[in-house]
Amino acid sequence: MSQAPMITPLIEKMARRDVITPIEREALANLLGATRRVAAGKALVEPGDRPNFSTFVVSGFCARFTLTPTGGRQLTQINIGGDFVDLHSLLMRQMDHGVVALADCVVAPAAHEDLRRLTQQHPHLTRLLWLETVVDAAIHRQWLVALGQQNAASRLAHLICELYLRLEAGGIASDLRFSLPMTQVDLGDVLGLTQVHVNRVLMDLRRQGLLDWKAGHVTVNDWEALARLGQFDPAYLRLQNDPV
Amino acid sequence: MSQAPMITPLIEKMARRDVITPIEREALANLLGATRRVAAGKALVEPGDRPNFSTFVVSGFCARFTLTPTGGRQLTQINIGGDFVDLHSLLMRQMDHGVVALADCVVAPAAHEDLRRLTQQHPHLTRLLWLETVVDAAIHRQWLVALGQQNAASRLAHLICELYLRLEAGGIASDLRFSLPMTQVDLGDVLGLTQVHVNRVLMDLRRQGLLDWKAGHVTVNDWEALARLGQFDPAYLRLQNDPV
DNA sequence: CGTTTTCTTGAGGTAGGTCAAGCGCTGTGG
DNA sequence: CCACAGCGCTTGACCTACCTCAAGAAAACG
Repeated sequence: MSQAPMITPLIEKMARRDVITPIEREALANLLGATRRVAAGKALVEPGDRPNFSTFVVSGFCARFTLTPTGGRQLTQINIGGDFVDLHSLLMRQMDHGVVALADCVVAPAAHEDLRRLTQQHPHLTRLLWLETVVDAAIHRQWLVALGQQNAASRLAHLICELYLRLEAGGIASDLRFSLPMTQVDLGDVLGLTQVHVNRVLMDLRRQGLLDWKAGHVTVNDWEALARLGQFDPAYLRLQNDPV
Repeated sequence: MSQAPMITPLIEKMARRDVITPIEREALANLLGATRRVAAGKALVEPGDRPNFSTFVVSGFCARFTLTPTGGRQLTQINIGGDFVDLHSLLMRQMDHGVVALADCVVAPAAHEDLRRLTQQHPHLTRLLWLETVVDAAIHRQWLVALGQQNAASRLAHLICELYLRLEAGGIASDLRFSLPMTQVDLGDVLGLTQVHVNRVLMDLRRQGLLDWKAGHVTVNDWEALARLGQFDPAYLRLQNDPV
């Protein structure tokens, strides 16, 4: 195998947590079908869909969203390269939310049929995939804490910290800099704020010298202060070694 | 087996979704250890714990919570009889949150060792247990939408609708009435509101005739109106048949 | 280079927070 | 049987974080 298969970021993420055997690597590599490009702004999955495959993000940024009857939109998770956006659809067939590309993405399907066969033949890999969805839930809980208990600045700081660490873990960011192709409207839909207020808070963090954000590119100038403001503790991301 | 084993509510919940064989029922029934009583207000699990078992709720009400450095508390899920409160600790060893009894509870442990063996021997049961954690995540997402997009009255209405349907599905409630042993402070910690504001909103719903709430006992007088106010759509609870 | 999208800033409004006090249970001990 | 302590509920007065509406500036894009 001369070129790195698309699944590599996932295997690396898993290998940081536990030992993955060559056979398991092979099984994972065989899961993915033909890649597909999705333009920024397009939906990868619509709410209510019943896909017969789960979508894996090879590269790009996308987000899970729910639309409300009153015209609102809540983003419930940001997904980056190496994430499945709807692994849970293997078990919960009908999508309770949609997934939208925030930037141009490359994605690949993993047929539910193949995933189900994998759960029959590879219990350890099954647990590792299960862990992926468990970490999703932990991130959801952390966002609940942010929305329920933190003010706007604190929420924004927390989000930046989380995204940086996840991107760094995926080898997509380093040196406290990363590309973040989201508009302030998107950000508001994550944080439960209006675009106007996101802007004001962002301007404030810039003035305080905590971060720069220009042309979709973020630089964290003072990680300590940002993490303190966001009350950020990375334990919930489960990035350390701990075999399942 | 003359008396119903403690695991019955879980098996019933699963059987509503998929066929559970007698062998699988047996395997589930063998999971649970000796029951334990937990008094209202006591923690079942502390944040940061690394339990070697997952806790199953036989009866009672408990809630997952996160404390913030500023003295706040966010409840991220309500668990009732038939739920595991920390099934995910099988995979994510260190608890990212705690669990507290809201009312007196009876709980039973399922050793991680036994759960792990179950994942080796029963792929279908494994998928059903995985589904339990996936539904937890779907509930988290719904709460994110509530906290991010809905106002106080709407959030409260949504919570009541969700709790009633989950209790009804577990055979613990019927006829739009149920016991809800939570204080208004607890409710505020779920909804991201102060106790004072919870009270005002609650008084309002009572005045509008949508529900009664006396001595920990809730009666929904107008389900349609309450569901409309809460923008409640039960699909995310995944209560219907849909084999995994 | 014109059009559209995104960002920025101001002025004024409101949902929900804070602080404070009184009320009504329920349980407990004299 | 009563006193009273403790907890949870209720209400009022005032405050503030964030929202709404609006308009211009600056990027991004074809």
